[in-house]
Amino acid sequence: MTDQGAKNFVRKTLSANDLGRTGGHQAGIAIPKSGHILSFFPRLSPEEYNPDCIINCFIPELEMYINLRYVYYNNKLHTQGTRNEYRITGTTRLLRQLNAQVQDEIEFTKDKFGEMSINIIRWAADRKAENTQIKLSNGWSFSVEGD
DNA sequence: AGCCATGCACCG
DNA sequence: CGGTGCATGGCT
Repeated sequence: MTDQGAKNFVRKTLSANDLGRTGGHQAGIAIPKSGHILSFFPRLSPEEYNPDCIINCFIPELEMYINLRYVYYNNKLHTQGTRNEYRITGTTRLLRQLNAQVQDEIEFTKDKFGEMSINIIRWAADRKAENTQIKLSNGWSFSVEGD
Protein backbone atom coordinates (compact mmCIF):
# COMPACT_ATOMS: atom_id res chain seq x y z
CA MET A 1 0.00 0.00 0.00
CA THR A 2 1.59 3.18 -1.14
CA ASP A 3 0.43 6.75 -1.42
CA GLN A 4 0.11 7.00 -5.16
CA GLY A 5 -1.91 9.87 -6.46
CA ALA A 6 -0.95 12.36 -3.80
CA LYS A 7 1.51 15.16 -4.28
CA ASN A 8 3.30 15.64 -1.04
CA PHE A 9 6.62 16.42 0.46
CA VAL A 10 8.79 16.03 3.51
CA ARG A 11 11.33 18.46 4.81
CA LYS A 12 14.30 18.25 7.08
CA THR A 13 16.24 21.04 8.73
CA LEU A 14 19.83 20.53 7.76
CA SER A 15 22.40 19.83 10.45
CA ALA A 16 26.12 20.55 10.18
CA ASN A 17 26.79 16.88 9.64
CA ASP A 18 24.23 16.75 6.83
CA LEU A 19 26.26 19.36 5.01
CA GLY A 20 29.61 17.73 5.63
CA ARG A 21 30.75 20.69 7.67
CA THR A 22 31.71 18.76 10.77
CA GLY A 23 34.84 17.17 9.40
CA GLY A 24 33.05 13.91 8.89
CA HIS A 25 32.71 12.32 5.50
CA GLN A 26 29.61 10.27 5.79
CA ALA A 27 27.17 13.14 5.77
CA GLY A 28 24.24 10.87 5.17
CA ILE A 29 20.95 12.40 6.14
CA ALA A 30 19.22 10.26 8.74
CA ILE A 31 15.59 9.43 8.06
CA PRO A 32 13.46 9.09 11.19
CA LYS A 33 11.27 6.03 11.52
CA SER A 34 8.27 8.27 11.96
CA GLY A 35 5.51 6.76 9.87
CA HIS A 36 4.75 9.63 7.55
CA ILE A 37 8.36 10.34 6.77
CA LEU A 38 9.34 6.73 6.30
CA SER A 39 6.40 5.87 4.09
CA PHE A 40 7.24 8.78 1.84
CA PHE A 41 10.33 6.97 0.64
CA PRO A 42 10.48 3.57 -1.06
CA ARG A 43 10.10 0.63 1.24
CA LEU A 44 13.28 -1.15 2.25
CA SER A 45 12.74 -4.55 3.79
CA PRO A 46 14.07 -5.27 7.29
CA GLU A 47 14.39 -8.84 6.09
CA GLU A 48 17.32 -7.84 3.92
CA TYR A 49 20.74 -6.88 5.19
CA ASN A 50 21.50 -3.21 4.53
CA PRO A 51 19.04 -2.92 1.66
CA ASP A 52 19.27 0.15 -0.53
CA CYS A 53 17.89 1.69 -3.67
CA ILE A 54 18.73 4.56 -5.97
CA ILE A 55 16.40 7.53 -6.04
CA ASN A 56 16.65 9.70 -9.12
CA CYS A 57 15.80 13.28 -8.20
CA PHE A 58 15.23 16.37 -10.23
CA ILE A 59 16.87 19.54 -8.93
CA PRO A 60 14.85 22.48 -10.24
CA GLU A 61 17.34 25.04 -9.01
CA LEU A 62 20.13 23.41 -11.01
CA GLU A 63 17.96 22.07 -13.79
CA MET A 64 19.51 18.68 -13.54
CA TYR A 65 18.94 15.19 -12.26
CA ILE A 66 21.02 13.42 -9.68
CA ASN A 67 21.01 9.98 -8.14
CA LEU A 68 20.77 9.63 -4.40
CA ARG A 69 21.19 6.44 -2.45
CA TYR A 70 18.54 5.53 0.05
CA VAL A 71 19.84 2.89 2.42
CA TYR A 72 18.61 1.07 5.49
CA TYR A 73 21.56 0.26 7.71
CA ASN A 74 20.11 -2.52 9.79
CA ASN A 75 23.00 -4.68 10.90
CA LYS A 76 21.50 -4.72 14.36
CA LEU A 77 18.77 -6.94 12.98
CA HIS A 78 21.12 -9.34 11.23
CA THR A 79 24.48 -9.30 12.97
CA GLN A 80 25.96 -8.15 16.25
CA GLY A 81 26.02 -4.60 14.92
CA THR A 82 24.39 -1.55 16.39
CA ARG A 83 22.83 0.11 13.35
CA ASN A 84 19.11 0.39 12.78
CA GLU A 85 18.48 3.52 10.79
CA TYR A 86 17.61 4.85 7.37
CA ARG A 87 19.79 7.29 5.52
CA ILE A 88 20.07 9.17 2.27
CA THR A 89 23.59 9.58 0.98
CA GLY A 90 25.15 11.24 -2.00
CA THR A 91 23.99 14.68 -0.96
CA THR A 92 27.27 16.38 -0.09
CA ARG A 93 28.11 17.67 -3.54
CA LEU A 94 24.54 18.64 -4.23
CA LEU A 95 24.10 20.62 -1.04
CA ARG A 96 27.34 22.44 -1.69
CA GLN A 97 26.26 23.36 -5.21
CA LEU A 98 23.02 24.66 -3.79
CA ASN A 99 24.97 26.55 -1.15
CA ALA A 100 22.73 25.13 1.54
CA GLN A 101 23.39 26.30 5.07
CA VAL A 102 22.75 24.87 8.49
CA GLN A 103 19.14 25.64 9.44
CA ASP A 104 18.06 25.59 5.84
CA GLU A 105 15.56 22.89 5.00
CA ILE A 106 15.86 20.25 2.33
CA GLU A 107 12.52 19.47 0.79
CA PHE A 108 11.78 16.20 -0.97
CA THR A 109 8.76 16.54 -3.21
CA LYS A 110 7.08 13.62 -4.90
CA ASP A 111 4.60 14.29 -7.66
CA LYS A 112 1.70 12.12 -8.74
CA PHE A 113 3.96 10.11 -11.00
CA GLY A 114 6.30 9.28 -8.17
CA GLU A 115 8.95 11.63 -9.54
CA MET A 116 11.11 13.02 -6.76
CA SER A 117 12.56 16.51 -6.72
CA ILE A 118 14.60 18.44 -4.20
CA ASN A 119 14.43 22.07 -3.22
CA ILE A 120 16.23 24.01 -0.54
CA ILE A 121 14.08 26.19 1.65
CA ARG A 122 16.27 28.99 2.89
CA TRP A 123 15.99 29.85 6.50
CA ALA A 124 14.07 33.05 7.31
CA ALA A 125 12.35 32.81 3.97
CA ASP A 126 8.96 31.25 3.55
CA ARG A 127 8.06 31.22 7.20
CA LYS A 128 4.45 31.80 6.33
CA ALA A 129 3.81 28.27 5.12
CA GLU A 130 4.76 26.94 8.48
CA ASN A 131 1.26 26.65 9.83
CA THR A 132 0.24 24.40 6.98
CA GLN A 133 2.91 21.90 7.85
CA ILE A 134 3.10 19.40 10.60
CA LYS A 135 6.33 19.75 12.48
CA LEU A 136 7.90 16.86 14.29
CA SER A 137 10.23 17.28 17.20
CA ASN A 138 13.25 16.05 15.30
CA GLY A 139 13.65 18.70 12.64
CA TRP A 140 11.39 17.05 10.08
CA SER A 141 8.02 18.25 8.93
CA PHE A 142 5.57 17.15 6.31
CA SER A 143 2.54 18.19 4.35
CA VAL A 144 0.07 16.17 2.34
CA GLU A 145 -2.18 17.68 -0.26
CA GLY A 146 -5.05 15.56 -1.43
CA ASP A 147 -5.00 16.96 -4.97
C1' DA B 1 16.57 8.20 18.01
C1' DG B 2 19.39 11.29 15.84
C1' DC B 3 23.65 13.56 15.05
C1' DC B 4 28.75 13.10 15.06
C1' DA B 5 32.82 10.61 13.85
C1' DT B 6 36.19 7.36 11.36
C1' DG B 7 39.06 3.55 8.83
C1' DC B 8 39.15 2.06 4.46
C1' DA B 9 38.06 2.08 -0.65
C1' DC B 10 37.49 4.39 -4.80
C1' DC B 11 37.99 8.00 -8.09
C1' DG B 12 39.36 12.40 -9.98
C1' DC C 1 46.57 12.90 -2.66
C1' DG C 2 42.27 15.24 -1.51
C1' DG C 3 37.48 14.70 -1.61
C1' DT C 4 33.64 11.72 -1.33
C1' DG C 5 31.13 7.50 -0.25
C1' DC C 6 30.55 2.96 2.42
C1' DA C 7 29.72 0.73 6.62
C1' DT C 8 30.17 0.96 11.01
C1' DG C 9 30.77 2.63 16.05
C1' DG C 10 30.35 6.49 19.38
C1' DC C 11 28.20 10.16 21.82
C1' DT C 12 24.26 12.66 23.71
